[in-house]
Amino acid sequence: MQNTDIEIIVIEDEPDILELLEYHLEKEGYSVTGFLSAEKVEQFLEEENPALMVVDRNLPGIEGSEFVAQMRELGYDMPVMFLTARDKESDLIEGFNSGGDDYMTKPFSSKELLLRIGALLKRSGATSGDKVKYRDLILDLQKRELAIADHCIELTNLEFKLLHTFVKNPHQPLDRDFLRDEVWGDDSMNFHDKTINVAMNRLKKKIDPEAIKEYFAPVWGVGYKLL
Amino acid sequence: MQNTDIEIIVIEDEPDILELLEYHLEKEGYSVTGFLSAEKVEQFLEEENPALMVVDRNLPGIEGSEFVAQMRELGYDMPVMFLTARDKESDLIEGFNSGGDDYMTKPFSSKELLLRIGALLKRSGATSGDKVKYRDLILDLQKRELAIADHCIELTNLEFKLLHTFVKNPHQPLDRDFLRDEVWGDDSMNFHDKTINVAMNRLKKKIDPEAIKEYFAPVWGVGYKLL
DNA sequence: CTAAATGTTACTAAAATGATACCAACTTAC
DNA sequence: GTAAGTTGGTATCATTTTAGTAACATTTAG
Repeated sequence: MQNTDIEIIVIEDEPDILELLEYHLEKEGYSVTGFLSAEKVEQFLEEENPALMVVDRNLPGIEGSEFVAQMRELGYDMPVMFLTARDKESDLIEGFNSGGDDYMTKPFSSKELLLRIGALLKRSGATSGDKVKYRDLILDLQKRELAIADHCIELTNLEFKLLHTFVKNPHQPLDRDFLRDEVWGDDSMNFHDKTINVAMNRLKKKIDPEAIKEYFAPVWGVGYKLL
Repeated sequence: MQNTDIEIIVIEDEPDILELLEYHLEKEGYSVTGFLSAEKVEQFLEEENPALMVVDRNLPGIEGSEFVAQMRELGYDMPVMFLTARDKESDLIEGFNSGGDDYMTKPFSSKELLLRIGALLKRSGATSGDKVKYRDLILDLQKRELAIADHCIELTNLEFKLLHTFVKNPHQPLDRDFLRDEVWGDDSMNFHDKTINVAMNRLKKKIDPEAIKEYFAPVWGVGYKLL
């Protein structure tokens, strides 16, 4: 397993179950941080950026779905797996409406939990190693390679990151600020106007030299989008 | 519901269940296409681009998870919800490994199905969060797109902002000062008399070139209103 | 140290927006 | 009702803003 460096938070007030969860998840290679209550989690989130949260509904102090709703309100967007004894339909509705992505009821099958967590991570793009596809583009994130219709294209580091952010958000206009943050990072200052344009042009020329495939479209006054 | 134009495919060999699924999904506003076998689905996918597939495991001809694996191999990446009577752990493993995103066993709660499908769509970005509607106009604030009766119309930034303020305040006369503040911003000086007129005209011409829909009416001495 | 990658700059092209002129429509006063 | 005055409609031109591109400069990696 190469799931190390994938960080998962588990919030569960029963120590036995928490331990069990930690055991199974760590066996799968995830890096797990357990909490017995939601109290310290927010503080933790300010420093770390976990790929997923497993949260119990019955927590001391705050109700699990309420906590998740708060986190969503604050902008945290990682997948959330609810794990709880509450199996009434109204509970389910609350769970999903608060921003949860999946819901399992105790007693749970650990194998199923791992499968579902795997699916959520794959969908949220946290699972590296996998390939990302868009039309005839296949990005191999591990090898940092791009294949277009079975042909390998060499991309530079910057170009790869750039294309990756687009493939992660297809059909959506990505504005220059977003791209700057995502690709160049927050620490980039003195950012020149045309840097993005130039990078985009070099990328476009590499993946579609004849300009016949129409992968990208500029969005005037905003940025670019992958069609 | 504003789930129109979200397309869902259902593959289910029992006609009764298929009909039930179609009923519930359509009631939620999704645009549903049902199949009794996987045969014609691949052909369908070449033309349409559904946001999600619901697939039964026991299909005539091909096993459901095998079919999904094939589709994944071909590069189709939409979320897949398995819906099946098979509840053995090995079935679950097969389902998720083939590229499924969620797995429900029959008999199923339709409410839960809808909740889970909603979560999958949200995560996959198909439910583009903010849409504003007025008559046959649908403004997608995220994509900065305007759709009129399933036709996409290109709008400039100014036109989009302008239309947006009208859709936010329908049936209401918006005076020039208000529009100036809202659309052009406070910093606009040297504001020419006819600037708003010209902008309005360009907008009207774009969204209704034949001038048959009567979206706007001038309010003499005040401004305009969206009827 | 060299070569590739990335950033900067200057220039061109294109798109969006603003200004203006002129005409049409509406309002009001007589 | 009609004419004068005011406001909206519209075509056209001008300006401004933004994107594309090539050439050059700087940084980074090997």
